[in-house]
Amino acid sequence: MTLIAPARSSTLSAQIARQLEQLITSGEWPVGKRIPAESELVAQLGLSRNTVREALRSLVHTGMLEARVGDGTYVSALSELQTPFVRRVNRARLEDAIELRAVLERAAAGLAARRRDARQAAQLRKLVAALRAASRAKDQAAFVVADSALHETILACARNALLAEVYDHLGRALKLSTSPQLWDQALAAKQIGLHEALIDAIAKGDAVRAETAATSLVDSLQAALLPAAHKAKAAKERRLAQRFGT
Amino acid sequence: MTLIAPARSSTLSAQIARQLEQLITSGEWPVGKRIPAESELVAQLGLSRNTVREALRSLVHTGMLEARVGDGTYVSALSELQTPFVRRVNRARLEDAIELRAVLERAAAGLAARRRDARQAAQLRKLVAALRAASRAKDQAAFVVADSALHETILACARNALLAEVYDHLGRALKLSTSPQLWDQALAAKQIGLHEALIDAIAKGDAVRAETAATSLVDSLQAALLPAAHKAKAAKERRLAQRFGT
DNA sequence: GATATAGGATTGTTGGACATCTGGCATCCC
DNA sequence: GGGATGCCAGATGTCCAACAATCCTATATC
Repeated sequence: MTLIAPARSSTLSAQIARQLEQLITSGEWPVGKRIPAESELVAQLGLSRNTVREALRSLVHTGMLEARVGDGTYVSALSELQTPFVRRVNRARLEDAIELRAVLERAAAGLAARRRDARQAAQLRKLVAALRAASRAKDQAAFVVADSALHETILACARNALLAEVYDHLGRALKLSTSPQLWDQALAAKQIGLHEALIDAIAKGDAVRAETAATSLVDSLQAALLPAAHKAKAAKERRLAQRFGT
Repeated sequence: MTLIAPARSSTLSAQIARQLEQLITSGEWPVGKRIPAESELVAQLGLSRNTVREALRSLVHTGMLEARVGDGTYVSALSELQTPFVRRVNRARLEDAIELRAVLERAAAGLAARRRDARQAAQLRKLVAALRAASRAKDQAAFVVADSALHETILACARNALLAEVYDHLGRALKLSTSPQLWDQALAAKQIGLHEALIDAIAKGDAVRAETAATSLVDSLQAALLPAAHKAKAAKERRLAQRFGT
């Protein structure tokens, strides 16, 4: 790690914040890492503690860092977009968030059908087979793993990094609606067929059919999970309201 | 056993930041307003200047506030999502950003067709008429105004606040690609027909036709403007690189 | 009337001090 | 030996006071 204190074009704390951000986004400071203490950063940069602290507070506020009193400061997110986006989604109507996710899912399916290569198509077929096996074995953990790997691969096939990131953040915010406790054997069995239709369309390059398959897949999931998701969201908000006394 | 919540649930500066954020998002401090000076906030809150400053720096970093030395601090954005999102989009591949926008545009058209009411349909017809009039009169300013009003109304018809906000931020980041200097009389005339087809489909509640119309509208715009947009983005990046000496 | 200048107001930066909390080590007791 | 207890170094949180750099404005000057 090398940090330099450059000449004055913007505020010093903003420049330090940018450098720290780059260390995180570049992966040099991975998520979970405990970063050097304020005193060490002060010594390395030759700045005052308040200036360094203001930079750190900025990243703490955006959610890239997490400071623990008496312990240290840890990297908690790779993207500055993640935390604001998750916060915004949590304030949104649940239907709106789910609908946006469905829109992106459908678009990703269509793009994936147009852009997947042979290797990716083979991997998709392998993953959907794993999904079916997990469902037959009633192995919930394996089912969830295969399902998320499948969707991740579809996003990779779509070759749109921005869309993939937005979808990912959205999924993170909505993960309460697909939490394991809501998993249902009958639902999983039903989804297998829809997944197979989707993957088949993508593999064959049929964008229109891929989009309709993605839509019906999302719809079936939504119909099954929406009531529980609403309950979970309401409970979460009650917890927060209680904690903050509003 | 009774457990009492700890007195300090979060840091003071974080709480102040939350309060300031709420003043902004609630509209009590509108965009452009000069907020009280640090010294006033210190006096009002009864906290030290450093604590208040850390809260302010957090909001400055997220882009909700802008501080000017010797002048004051001003509200510069209503949403904490806007600035990170715009930054992220500016780092993304231009094609990815445009593609995501097209996806949202298409989805909004479909949703609008399903959800518009009679009053909105009438307003859409009025706006598309204004668009045609502006095109005939070769009034560029009026054309741009009517065009943006039209798209704003479509988003309102779609009744998905989250989708609308993401679309809005995306459009803000991409505004270089629809900047007035790229406006072209022939292109505008061609777009009139596509707009009319789109609005007609929405007004009639034909979601499928609305989506295809939106797609062809975006495609035609994209084909016409992509080269210029690439140039504009490259120029912007050169400017930034020069300023920061990287 | 236009320009130059001085002053006040505001944010940026520094250095130091103390408070509060945490994790880990040493100690003590069983 | 193992577990509970107490202590302490180190980390972040908060406060204080001062100076620097910059901008806006009112005043003075020509």
